Amino acid sequence: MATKRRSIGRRAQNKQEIRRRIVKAALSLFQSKGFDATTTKAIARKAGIAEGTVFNYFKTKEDIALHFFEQEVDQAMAAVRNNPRLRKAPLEEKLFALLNSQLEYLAPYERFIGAALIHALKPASPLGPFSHRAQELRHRYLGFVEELIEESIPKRKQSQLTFFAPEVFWIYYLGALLYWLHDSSEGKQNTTAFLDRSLTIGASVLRQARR
Amino acid sequence: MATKRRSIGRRAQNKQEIRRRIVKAALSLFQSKGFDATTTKAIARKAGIAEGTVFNYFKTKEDIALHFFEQEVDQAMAAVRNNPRLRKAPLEEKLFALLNSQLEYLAPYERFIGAALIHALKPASPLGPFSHRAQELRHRYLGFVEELIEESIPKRKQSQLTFFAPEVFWIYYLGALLYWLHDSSEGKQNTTAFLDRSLTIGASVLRQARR
DNA sequence: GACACGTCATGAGTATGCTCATATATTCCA
DNA sequence: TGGAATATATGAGCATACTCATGACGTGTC
Repeated sequence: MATKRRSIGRRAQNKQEIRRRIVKAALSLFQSKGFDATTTKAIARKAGIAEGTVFNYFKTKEDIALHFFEQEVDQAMAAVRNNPRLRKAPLEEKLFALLNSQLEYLAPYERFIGAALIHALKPASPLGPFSHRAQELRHRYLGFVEELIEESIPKRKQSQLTFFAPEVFWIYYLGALLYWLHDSSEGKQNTTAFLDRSLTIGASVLRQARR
Repeated sequence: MATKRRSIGRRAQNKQEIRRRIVKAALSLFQSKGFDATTTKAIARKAGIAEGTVFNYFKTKEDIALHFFEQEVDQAMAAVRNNPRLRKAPLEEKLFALLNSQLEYLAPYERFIGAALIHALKPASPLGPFSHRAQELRHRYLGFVEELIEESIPKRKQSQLTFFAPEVFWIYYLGALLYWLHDSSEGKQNTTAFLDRSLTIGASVLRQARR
């Protein structure tokens, strides 16, 4: 009986545990060796499982990285939503807070982001096998940005421009990441300045374009 | 003597010829099968050489694709320079012509661009081995864009904003490519409309920001 | 408790980008 | 012209992301 009770859900428990161990091992290796230099064999070894098992949980090595970015995006959206000071702030401040939150989260992993990010987050091409999950993440992110824009600029005041805005912002986000990755100024202050300046301009264009 | 004369420069001749054959074979395969599905073995076979030889000419498979983009960028810059009608046109028209020229060149190879482009052109990360050549291409391209901006907006009238402009344009270019790749409208007219609209705004921001 | 069923870990195997020691072709020089 | 020196082609071999047939193990039923 006791044995039976203990064994209930053992499989599910184990699955969760293994998944957790893979992610933990992978992130640690990505951070210390970079993405490319981390082999799936090493991930498996560090997680204490067979190499094949990794692929029972993640379709590809990049998929593990994608899981990381899902957490990153979720965390950033929550940070903006849960900050009451931002509730009535202008659009550019909200977006600035969003991006800042993302970059802070990414900072400790800078080393592997350059290699993995763009591959993992780019809009799906018919060639790539990772399209669905990445597309979904992108969709969720863009939906959030759209909400933020609508909060600041009521629908009836929007121009045709606002239709494009989330797409443009997605590209801008990629650009900001690239900028950040190559920013060697102290504390990445150049990036901060760049974000500040460009978001101000962007938001003002959106506002002025209303008709 | 005759033999000797014939053999002079034979090596150099052969080198050029083989290089040409590799590029030709690779492009044809990229176009028909896509980038990922094209193996280096197949490229070598189609070019009539051993697999190892490919790597005597190009450091990596992606490097072959990069060569293609070099041609693409060179061709587009020349197209803008050699068009007398553009000599005195406003900035946005020059940039529009530049991008249009690039997209036209890329059109027949759309299938493999999604897979290869971003990898090949992104700014170097310390991890990537392709940094130097890609960086150089990017540099040349940005220098050209800077020239175009200076032609339209004299140095003394520029704001701090114009300092960022080429970097921003580079990101914008990547974005435009992504947009184009996923544009299923007839004749890619959505992309054309997008370029037109966004460049107009961009140029006007640059002009207004002068101080 | 034992048996049947389904799920999941396993690791040898596969495909492929790339390397490297060797063979071959070309050039140079006497 | 012949032979040394150099450049280049070659393909077997390596590393590694990913697959798949197999067996071990958890789960539900009697």
